[in-house]
Amino acid sequence: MTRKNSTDLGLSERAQYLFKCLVERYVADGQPVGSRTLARDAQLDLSPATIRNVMADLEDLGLVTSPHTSAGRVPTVKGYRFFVDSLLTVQDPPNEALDRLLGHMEAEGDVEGLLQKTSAVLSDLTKLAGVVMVPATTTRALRQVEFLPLKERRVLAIIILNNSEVENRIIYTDREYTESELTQAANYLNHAFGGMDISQVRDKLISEMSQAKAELNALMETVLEVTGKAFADRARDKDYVLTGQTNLMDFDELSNVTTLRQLFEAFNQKRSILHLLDQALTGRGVQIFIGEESGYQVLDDCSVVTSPYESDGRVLGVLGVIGPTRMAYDRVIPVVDLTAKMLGSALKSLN
Amino acid sequence: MTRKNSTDLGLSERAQYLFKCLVERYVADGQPVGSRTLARDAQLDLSPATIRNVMADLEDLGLVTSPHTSAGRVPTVKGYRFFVDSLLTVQDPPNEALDRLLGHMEAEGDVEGLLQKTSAVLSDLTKLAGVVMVPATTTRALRQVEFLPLKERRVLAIIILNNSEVENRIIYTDREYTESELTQAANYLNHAFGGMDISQVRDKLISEMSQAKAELNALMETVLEVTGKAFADRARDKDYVLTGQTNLMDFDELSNVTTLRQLFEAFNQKRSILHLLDQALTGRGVQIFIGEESGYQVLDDCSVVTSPYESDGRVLGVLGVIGPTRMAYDRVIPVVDLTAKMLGSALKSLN
DNA sequence: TTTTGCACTCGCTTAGGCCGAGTGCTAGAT
DNA sequence: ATCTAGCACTCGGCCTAAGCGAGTGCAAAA
Repeated sequence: MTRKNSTDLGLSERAQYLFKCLVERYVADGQPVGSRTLARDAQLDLSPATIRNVMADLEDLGLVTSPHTSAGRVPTVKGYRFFVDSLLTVQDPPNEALDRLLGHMEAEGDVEGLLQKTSAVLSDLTKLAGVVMVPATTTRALRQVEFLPLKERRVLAIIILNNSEVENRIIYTDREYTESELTQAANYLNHAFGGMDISQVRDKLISEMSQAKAELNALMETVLEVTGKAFADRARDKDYVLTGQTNLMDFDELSNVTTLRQLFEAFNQKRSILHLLDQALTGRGVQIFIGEESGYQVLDDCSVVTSPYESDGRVLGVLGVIGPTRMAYDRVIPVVDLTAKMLGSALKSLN
Repeated sequence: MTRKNSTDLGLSERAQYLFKCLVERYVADGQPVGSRTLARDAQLDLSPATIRNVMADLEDLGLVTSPHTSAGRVPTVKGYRFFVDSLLTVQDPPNEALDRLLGHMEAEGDVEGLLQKTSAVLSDLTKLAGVVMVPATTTRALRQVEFLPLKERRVLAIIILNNSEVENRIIYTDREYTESELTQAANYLNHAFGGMDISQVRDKLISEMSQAKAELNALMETVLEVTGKAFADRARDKDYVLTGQTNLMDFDELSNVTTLRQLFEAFNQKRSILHLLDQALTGRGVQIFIGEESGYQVLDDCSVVTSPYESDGRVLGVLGVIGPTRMAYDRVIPVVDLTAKMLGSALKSLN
């Protein structure tokens, strides 16, 4: 019998196939897989003893371990890595299901709702936790500004960006402004800066200021102060929508209450998760962080499958799912992939 | 020795006192309380046997039960009810802590942030889950309307209410409107209805329509269609802010994963919780739902302590905490009470 | 009315025993 | 050179029994 070496690890075809069977079996029912079971599963007409030899090799390579002396084998992180990198055959989900979803998603009228829906779709389809990072609106063209005086030296600034994004900010000013002062300020801004990217507005405003220092009047002062504050690039704090956390409670590997608690607290804190998503933002296509690979201890028993989503060739954000390392990668990966594409196109049609 | 009967249940002073000790003890360490323990705790120089007799009486009255034959006693729901209604001596929390909190809360600039903070304060102080229902803005005076045309027959309506509340709605229209059409419509609305309560706007608009049917022109058509949709009283869906859910994971009585999961799913669904909060909305002052009293099965092992909050004598919403029935009511109640008052005053100062 | 004493109940823990699944190794078969 | 069969061994899970400890209820004494 000829032994074909393939890929990096000097593993025979047969060993690879057996390993693949092992992972699939383990993913399916969460029990360590023994030699007899695997012999039956693989349909290769080999005796358990032979399988045992192969499994010993796999163990030497660090792809599997046994939790204790006389249990079956379980894939290690390295094993999962090898599995998803080289062995995986993804199965596309049924088409009708997808169409139905796309329909749902396109029915959403605003971005907020769309993200919510997308996240729900992810967790629904995978029975894991779905996460969608809010799109980083890279272009932020100023469309219109409106100022409204409130009580006690506060001003409500309404800033309309791009097509339909609205931001409201309350500004605390140094003195009381009249309604007409504010209207003038808004008019001036709309004329001078309408259509310009928001990041440029501030710079331009300041340079304009110093240039025309002589004609500096109360109005300009207003404009500068008010808009300076309104446009303060308050680092557009990233955020995400997370759904289906409760799905994670069903997995025994996470059922330990303290593990679970830490995980949920990480979700609330958002910090770590956002960092992780940020990393995924730079890559292309579906990315997978298995167990410790994520670098965050709370996610040690979890895997994260992500994909950036884009519209008009511009990457807007990342979405994905979070679940236990033992997840059905072959089903999850295409779901994440396609959802990202669908979100991209849904976003495009929203603008 | 004279036996003073007090309140409804014919219970001697001593029995009441012992019961109170029992509840406090049980709340403190979650173990069924036995006669010996209680004898030591109560400092009454009574032998455990005497205590046992009293406990037997308490059991007959349905205030306590033993989880099994030879365990100590545990308060029943009825027992907790009696405890909070008749026996409870609430302890005001330390003043400096409160002041610090009020400071924090007043630092919040917008309503959204304030609610978030308030909820955080609640869960922080009680180590339970804090919940704050968003204020029902009862008066909704129309201050200003703005229409912006978007692509594909959509119009962005920006509606400013009261002082600083802004609502954005995307409206799907039957035909394309020009910018000037929309501006005119907005101008008309602002003049005709500015300052009016939003609920009246629609009615007035329709009656105005039929009255002046003759002069019906394109503009009015626009106004009616657009505003009709924008003001559609889409039952202002109530909502709440919930924090510190993870605190609930620490309690053994909820540590059962499926119980926990159901609870968290109820939190996500929001429906049941909102119903419950609605009930609390009508009452005055702190209200307590113990165990099954709430009427929602997921909350069977939980108690909910709520208080409506108000500003200028008008009830705006409810806040409270959710925790296991075994909670330190004496500490929790004043916290909820005071937080409600603080939120009320903070909201007032925000307008 | 309170206390003492006593028998009894029951949950929890520990230890032992057995079963089953699985392993590694060696010797024999192909 | 491979594969298989056989065998001794390991170890977790489950069941059972025993003992302990906390607590009870009751009856009789103080």
